[in-house]
Amino acid sequence: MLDVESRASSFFNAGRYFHLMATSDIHGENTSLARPSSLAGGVYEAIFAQLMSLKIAPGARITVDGLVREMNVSQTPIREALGRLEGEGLVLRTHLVGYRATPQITRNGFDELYELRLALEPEAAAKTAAGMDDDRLSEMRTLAGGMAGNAGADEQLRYSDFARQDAEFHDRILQFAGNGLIRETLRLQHAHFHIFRLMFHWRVTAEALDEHEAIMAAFEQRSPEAAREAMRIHIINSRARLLPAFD
Amino acid sequence: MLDVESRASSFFNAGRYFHLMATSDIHGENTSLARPSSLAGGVYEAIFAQLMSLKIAPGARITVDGLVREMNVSQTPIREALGRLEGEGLVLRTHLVGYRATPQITRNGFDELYELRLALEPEAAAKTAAGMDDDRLSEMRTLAGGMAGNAGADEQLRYSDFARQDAEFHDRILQFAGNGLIRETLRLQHAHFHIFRLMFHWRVTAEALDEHEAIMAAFEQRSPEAAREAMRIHIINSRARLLPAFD
DNA sequence: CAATGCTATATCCTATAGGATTTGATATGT
DNA sequence: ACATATCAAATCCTATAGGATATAGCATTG
Repeated sequence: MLDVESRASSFFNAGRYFHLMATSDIHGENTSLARPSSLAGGVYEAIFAQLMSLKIAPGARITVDGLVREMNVSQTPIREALGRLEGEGLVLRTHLVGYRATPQITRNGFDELYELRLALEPEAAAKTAAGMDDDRLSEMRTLAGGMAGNAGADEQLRYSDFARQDAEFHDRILQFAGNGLIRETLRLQHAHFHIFRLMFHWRVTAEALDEHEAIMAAFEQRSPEAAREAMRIHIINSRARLLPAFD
Repeated sequence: MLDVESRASSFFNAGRYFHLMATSDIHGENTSLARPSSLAGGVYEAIFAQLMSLKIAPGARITVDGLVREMNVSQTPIREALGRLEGEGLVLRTHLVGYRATPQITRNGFDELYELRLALEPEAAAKTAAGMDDDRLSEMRTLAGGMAGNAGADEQLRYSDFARQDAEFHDRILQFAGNGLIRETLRLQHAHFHIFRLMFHWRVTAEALDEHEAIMAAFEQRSPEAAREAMRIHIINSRARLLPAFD
């Protein structure tokens, strides 16, 4: 239960990885590394980043040897990282056939995901509102404010930035709610969701920002009921915004 | 999302594994195997079974070489299985130090787990009641009836049997509720919970059986409201029954 | 007697080689 | 033309060896 912190940080680290990869592609010439062992557990993060950035497409095959040639490490650490990713549900494995990235989310999986969010997040928002104090409030406001900041950038980059900050906004609410298990549960799903959202470049950010403001207003009033309702509406609207993608 | 079925089956397969190990311990002399490669992905199930049966105690260290000597396979498949178990949260890893089983659940983790169950399972029971038909009803009744059957057996064995069937009872309700994601989410937690419950030999089965009967009654009436309330009470009582364990 | 530094063992981590299996293409027969 | 069988390449899977690191025990010193 104590590894929530480390996992969360690894998530956002991976986000930064993605950021780098989106701007300048990595070529195989990272021979300037002092020693191969300095990668440590970084193989996991590297593959994770490739999944997030869609460099490995959903459902695409993942060959061990290919990753060996690409990142200049042997099969053993690759297999270990793929095993962990399998446990987290990000890759699938078939015996004697190989690994492949988890396929694109289906309409059914999408509905299930939002049912889960509706069951957990509004209540978490209520608990966060009940335990709100000035420090937390200012931190939340910083997070909410940062999302509107990066306007002029590249469209794809801007959207991926928004997705990451949106995940952080929701994650912080879950952290303040106090249930690390629920937070971890949803974090794993956000990973899936992150991949999914990157497929689309729509400008859905404006509406989401308004809804975030409604949640912030409830926090400022320390009103659990208002926070619960604002979160509920936010999730329902988010679902409606993304639903046309399945046509 | 389609791997829910395979994962669920692997869980109950592992349960059977445990059953075997509880009756007659495995000694290292399984040399009668045709060829080592016939183990396939069975290394994972073997380690999983050792965790479930508490042959590997919570928090205990897990050495790769030890498992190599014990099950006569090399380090590579061991590492792959441990990586997957790490992803599922059953073992923890520290770089250059080693693996260890996830520690015993804390009081805080226990509370978080039951908060998650309360958020998800009553609503699932209501959905299951709404979609109940005669086939499902008879299947549920078979499950509920089987739990009272094995009376005269060994105390420890009887309890572990109850725990497994209890998990199956709840899992089937979640399956009928129709949300595979929620089902999978709780299944992973049940694994932890299974370990925890095995620590105690109390006769808490009688009360639980009565509460299961209340749930069954609601299913027979096709009453979502009654099912939701019966499940809610069941979980709250279950929590109260286990809470003294933390004294 | 306590604290610190050193050594030896155990363990983790990685790389490489070889056997086993799948897959895709080619050739053949109907 | 279509189906089937055969073959080669790619890939997975496993085993083994060696370097790197941490841990435990012991000796030394203030």
